[in-house]
Amino acid sequence: MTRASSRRPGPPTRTERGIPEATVARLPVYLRALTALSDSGIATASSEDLATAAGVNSAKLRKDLSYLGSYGTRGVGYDVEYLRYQIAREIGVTQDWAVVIVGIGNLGHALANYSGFGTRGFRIVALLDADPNLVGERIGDMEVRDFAELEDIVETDRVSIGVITTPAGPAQEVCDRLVAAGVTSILNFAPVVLSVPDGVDIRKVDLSIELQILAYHEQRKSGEAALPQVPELPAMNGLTDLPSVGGGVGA
Amino acid sequence: MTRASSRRPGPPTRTERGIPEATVARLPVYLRALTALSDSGIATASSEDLATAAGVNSAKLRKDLSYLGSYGTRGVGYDVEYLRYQIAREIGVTQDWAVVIVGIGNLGHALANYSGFGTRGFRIVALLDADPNLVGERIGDMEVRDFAELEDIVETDRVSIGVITTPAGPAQEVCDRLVAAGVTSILNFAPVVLSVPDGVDIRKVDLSIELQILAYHEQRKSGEAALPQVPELPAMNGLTDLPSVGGGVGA
DNA sequence: CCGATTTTGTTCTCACGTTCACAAGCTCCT
DNA sequence: AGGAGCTTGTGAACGTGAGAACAAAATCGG
Repeated sequence: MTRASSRRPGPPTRTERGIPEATVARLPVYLRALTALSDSGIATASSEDLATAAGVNSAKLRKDLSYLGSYGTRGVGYDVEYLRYQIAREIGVTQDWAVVIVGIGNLGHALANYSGFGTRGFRIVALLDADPNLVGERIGDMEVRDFAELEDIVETDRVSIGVITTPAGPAQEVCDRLVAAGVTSILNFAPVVLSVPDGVDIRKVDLSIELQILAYHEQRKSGEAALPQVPELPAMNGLTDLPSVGGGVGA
Repeated sequence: MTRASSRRPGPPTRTERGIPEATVARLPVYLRALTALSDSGIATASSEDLATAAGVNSAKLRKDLSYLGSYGTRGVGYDVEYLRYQIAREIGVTQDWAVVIVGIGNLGHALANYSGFGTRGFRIVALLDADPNLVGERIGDMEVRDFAELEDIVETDRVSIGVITTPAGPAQEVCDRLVAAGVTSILNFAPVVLSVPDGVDIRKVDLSIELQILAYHEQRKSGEAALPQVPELPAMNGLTDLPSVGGGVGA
């Protein structure tokens, strides 16, 4: 990074057709909004319309779309079907991706039943669990299979996406197995930080983190100046004579 | 914003004790890492140790913690229990927040059973659904109650957080009812953009969006230069004579 | 008591993301 | 045909976030 001095400020130096990560994260939202408009029989929409439907600001939406190309018509707007197809293609959901779900507890169950599995583009090819009691159980039109079959399934069905819905304990091990089997994208619901080699993408969904973020803002609303006024345990000099604060976070 | 000229660049002008949003989102991760260390009987940890456990870079971790105060000891590190308490207090999970879950389908079921409900700090006080067939069903030690009881429950139990696990259709209506009843933080699992008045915080968890983001990156990995080479339907002049692209995204 | 060593807290710089504002371009009406 | 009126696409300004680097503070050994 010592060549920084010779760089113009310019746009973020997008490599070839690299789309900024923040934009990628919004494309699915636009896709859904377009589908909804399409279902309502609307054929054309302005950036303002779309932005409202997607819950963002119209300038941002236009800039996001501009990374894909010039798919709008000035003075008119965007053709809903056409733009929908272009975004779907850019994301890659015009083809179907094979997905395995590992860990068929409550959450795995729920995801397995998730009809349509979102906006299509994904196909669950296997539900896996290591618990012999669960293997063989039918969920919808699928049957839970033994986790030991993972490697076969990944190879046979060209699985590239794995969903981890195990408890925290076995999650890293499951993750390693998935990666070794050839899965290169992982969606993790287990409350742990998973480590994966370069080249493997990982995303995390964590209920309790989301709740805690809400709690933080909630506290500031109700509290305002009524916070417990810095119970900082003032006598914090050495580390050895610490009062036993802990253990009782929930007490 | 015309007074911008008189401002030094400086740090983000944090108002009083305002913590940057990006930092707030990481605090729960640190909290979990600290709890894990504590459970392992580790009493002191350096920023490097903590950063590894939390999956972030140590400089970032130190900066994040510095927004809370100076809770470390130079040359030594952080006392695990002490720091854990401070973060828990800052987030607001030293007290318990009452939560209602609306929509007891597969996902609502799964969340209701989610033992411990994450890292504690939250208490599910009601499971609600509008479907009379579900009302009365027992889940764990709770019983599904009628959505009509919402207002009573919110008032009685001082509920400030609502979780929406309904289908997309009724989600906005449920959201409005929650807000009207006095709920000021919402965690939305329904695949729609909900609109809420100012002062209400909303966070969204969306499985299919996460999968689509993974698909985008997956496509660039496997595809590289092998992309279907811009099927841009070149004859895109007028909007009226568009070929019927759509309908068949998944076909 | 003093210097060596360790590790925090903070400053500085660069990269990224968002928003404003406007020229370019399209359609429609006269 | 030509001008009025919209709406896109984008350049520029601003704000936020990340990471490198270092000074300040604490411990430890002699």
